Amino acid sequence: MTEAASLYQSIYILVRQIPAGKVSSYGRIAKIIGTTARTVGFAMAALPPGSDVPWQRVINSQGKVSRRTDGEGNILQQDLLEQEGVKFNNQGKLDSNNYLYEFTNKNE
DNA sequence: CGTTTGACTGGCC
DNA sequence: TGGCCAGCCAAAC
Repeated sequence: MTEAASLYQSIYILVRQIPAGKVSSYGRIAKIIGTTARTVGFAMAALPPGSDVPWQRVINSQGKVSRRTDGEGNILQQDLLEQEGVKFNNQGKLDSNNYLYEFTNKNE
């Protein structure tokens, strides 16, 4: 395993810590790991389908679902979040900032 | 090894 | 409020 892969693993581990009904932003995760939001987005893009990583709970700082190069995956993402209890308003943004999940370092 | 691109972000107008 | 630009890092060419 290369060091870059380890970085990706760190991202995936954090994303897995997000409970259902909660979401987080790329920048937030990136800051914790020590990288940038672009890298987090890249890690999500490199995420294989069927993985145990709830990538749908990761959105941008605008509180909206990011648009993917793939196509309509963004619509599926919003749908999955709504099934978990995350509500969106007419603008496609989070209905409330209460959905944001704060990563608490219990094992410091 | 230099360039381009991308599921981002913040500042500026 | 919203569009545009620059900065950031990693992968693909």
